[in-house]
Amino acid sequence: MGMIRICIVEDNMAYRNALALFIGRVSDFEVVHISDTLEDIENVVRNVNPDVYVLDIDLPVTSGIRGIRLIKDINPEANILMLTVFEDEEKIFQSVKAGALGYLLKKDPPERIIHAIRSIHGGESIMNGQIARKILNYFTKQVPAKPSFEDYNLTKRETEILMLLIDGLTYKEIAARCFISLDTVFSHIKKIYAKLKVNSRSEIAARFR
Amino acid sequence: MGMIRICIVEDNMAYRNALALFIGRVSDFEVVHISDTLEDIENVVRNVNPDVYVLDIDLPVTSGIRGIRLIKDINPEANILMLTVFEDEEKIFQSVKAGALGYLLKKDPPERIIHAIRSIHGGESIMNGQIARKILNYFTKQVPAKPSFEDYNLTKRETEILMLLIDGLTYKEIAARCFISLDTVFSHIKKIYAKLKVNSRSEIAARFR
DNA sequence: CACCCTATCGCATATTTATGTGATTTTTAT
DNA sequence: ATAAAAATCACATAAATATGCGATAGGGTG
Repeated sequence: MGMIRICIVEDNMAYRNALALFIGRVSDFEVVHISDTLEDIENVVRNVNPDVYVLDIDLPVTSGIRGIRLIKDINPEANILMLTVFEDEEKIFQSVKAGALGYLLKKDPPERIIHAIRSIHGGESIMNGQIARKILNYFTKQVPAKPSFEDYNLTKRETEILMLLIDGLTYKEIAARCFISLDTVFSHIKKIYAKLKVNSRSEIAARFR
Repeated sequence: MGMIRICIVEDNMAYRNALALFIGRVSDFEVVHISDTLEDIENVVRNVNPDVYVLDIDLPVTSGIRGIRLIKDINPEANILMLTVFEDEEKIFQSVKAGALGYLLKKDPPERIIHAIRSIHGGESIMNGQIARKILNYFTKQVPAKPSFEDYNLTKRETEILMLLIDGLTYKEIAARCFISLDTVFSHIKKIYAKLKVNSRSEIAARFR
């Protein structure tokens, strides 16, 4: 009981066997499927349903990245750990997007891989520091730090009205809700727009989501 | 040579001094700036240009998170390590989005802090599994382009216009972008509203975010 | 072919939103 | 206490949005 059931897909035979060997030796780990290709992966997901998948990112025929999608399409909750070589920058990003939850280098020591499997199974993510850095760089580029409203020194009232604005209320409704006149709503919103440097509520919706 | 030049901003005097003390004792580390606030940080970035910044996440006046932006605005390559008392996921997440490359708990032992500084300087990232997971999840959610609208059988054109609507474009801009007349934009939006059962674009923003 | 869906356009009108230029009162901070 | 900031209201105008009632043209399908 409490066994972590693991699926390994890796085309390099030596590495695959080494991996299976030391993973299998961990007392609460169990290798339930091992293969050099992804051809039967759908059956495995459906019938074996492993707890953790360890995929080579660079499989022949069907790449590990497509593998992530194949697996996630059937079981979106699947925990997938990717094994990669550092040079695969673009592939790492694609894996991230596809939904893998951990990234290790093949040269990482066995203990680290074991630790990663356990972490992933426990709802965490593990990545090698260098990969993490790449992902973070990408992340900051993609997600240009959502400017939280705290940085615009809005007053309490302005913040309150901004929230109602975002919630989609009309000015009339905001006025009623806040017990103020429509003109006062105008007044506040003018100031909010000035502070946020926008000129329509759609801009707020677009920029602060 | 090869000295790692470090900037420390931490408001707690005792901790700040302790940090500076043991960081300064590492043979290839050098504390080039130390302060309890971020008020002169811009000058530091410009004139001192440290290799690694160690920021308290919870500074008074200007928070560490805003500090990240201040620094990154001037030097996007800056290596920033955050210090926090407990694992406040939200703040750490915000920090990462702002561009921090790692974080540490104040209770972490000196060796870990030294290791983190060295890792960050060496092009890695340091973060814990939950934060990593959160970031990865954020990524996977962001990427699959707005799947929520698929259930309203919008036509291709309607979907296209809806996206522009959500991106905050005015009708005029949408018309220009799609090479159609303003009236046609009206026409499409009427149909979109009917299908989504809304009566204003703010409702869309509010309901589908 | 007749029918339906999609995309296009026109005209009309009412409402909502955006923006400017004020003024007055209340609260907050020095 | 007094100056500054925040919140309130008024009046005015322009622009954008919401909505109704059309019409036409092309594509695809039974």
